[in-house]
Parts: sequence; structure tokens; C-alpha cells
Amino acid sequence: MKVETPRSIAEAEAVQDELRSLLDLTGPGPLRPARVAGVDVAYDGERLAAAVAVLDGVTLELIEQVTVGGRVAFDYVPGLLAFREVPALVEALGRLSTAPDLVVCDGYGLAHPRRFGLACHLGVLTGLPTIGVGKTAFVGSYPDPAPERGSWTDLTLDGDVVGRVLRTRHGVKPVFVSVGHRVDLDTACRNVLALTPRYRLPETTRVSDRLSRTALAKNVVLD
DNA sequence: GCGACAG
DNA sequence: ATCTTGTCGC
Repeated sequence: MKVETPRSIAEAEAVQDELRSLLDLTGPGPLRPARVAGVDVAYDGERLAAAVAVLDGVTLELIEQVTVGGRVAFDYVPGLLAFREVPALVEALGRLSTAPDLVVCDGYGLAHPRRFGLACHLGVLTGLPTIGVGKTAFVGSYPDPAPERGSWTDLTLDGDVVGRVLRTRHGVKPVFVSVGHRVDLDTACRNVLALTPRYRLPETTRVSDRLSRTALAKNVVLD
């Protein structure tokens, strides 16, 4: 599957508004996924490497991986990150031998200016259940969650609860969880906690991050 | 108008 | 994202 790249910011925003109508916010989504995928993209100027790491949902061991090289086709603009990463990620996901039960994205889903962040975009294009886990604040306001692992607070935007600020490790900076496609917020957070037995970030994002950087360093084939 | 702004 | 050393703490 090839993904078209918008020529302007206005066009990109129009695409988001268009695709948003295809979003499935009907939960609950996978509570005990057998295969959980993490996706990430690493950059080096014009070059980029996208990686998909599929982990066993129970043991969190890596069971399949795919990396693809490419070139940047859309400059980074807050709110339009998906146009930078989605083409390569769709390509990488398409090369998996078996579809994952859940895809964990680096960034946001519904918690987005137009309610259509990277996780929503990737979900609609692939049809797979997706969630977004951001490392820093992007949109919305929130109270700080209690210091215990598992505690959380609502991430609110324009009067809507668009995600949760979730503490994955005691006393450590929380992560920002929001729904992507075909998964509800409760299920999304349960999965994030299952993926963080030791570190702040989900094992899926840790592994995919490492894979994408390694692929870049290996001078992957360019498109 | 000015500042903020996932990765 | 990426540029970048040492350093504090478990």
C-alpha cells in the first residue's frame, strides 16, 4: 500500500479531517493481545528508517521485526507528524508475516488539535487497533497524577477528555496515552501498564526505537 | 499579535 | 527527531 503525501499544510489538514470520519472509536480493543507491535522512525537528515517490533504480549520477547529505509517527504509541523512517518510505517507493517493484535505508536492519537494524531492515522490506514503513547506534552491540560505506578489523570482539550496522563513507574515522569483506532482508553492504559514492567516507556517503543536507529546506522537501502 | 508546539 | 559530557542516584 502506498501513501500519498500532501503538497501543503492546508491539504494535509484537509486529509486529516477526511480520514477522521473513518475512525472507529468503538471499544474495547484487545485486552490480552498475543502480538503487540511497536513502531518508530529514526532520521539522519534526508534519510529515515522505520521499524516495527512485534513482541509476545505475555513474555514481551521480540518475535518478529521489520525495518525499511526511505527519504523524508514532509517536513515536521506540529499536528502533522503523521505525514512524515506514516508512509514508511505502513510499508513496514505490510511486510509482517502476521498482523499484530495491537500497535503502539510514538506520539498521540485522539489527543490532537483536530483529533487525528499519528496513532489514529496509522490505524485508519492499516485497519489495525492502535494507541498512542507520548513522552512529552503536546495538547491539553491536566493535573499531575499521584506518584504511584498506575495512577493517572484526565488529559483535557476543549472540554473533552482526549487521553490520560499515566504514571508507569513510581516517582517517574508520566506518559501521555491516547486512543488511536479500535481501542478504548481503559484498554489502552491497561496495555501500556502491561508493557512497562521495568521502564517508563513501553517495551514496544524501546525496542522499535533501537531497531530504527540500528537500521539507519547500517546504511539501509534508500527508496 | 505572541508564544507553544507529538517526533 | 537530532545535536551532546558528565553526573547524580538506585
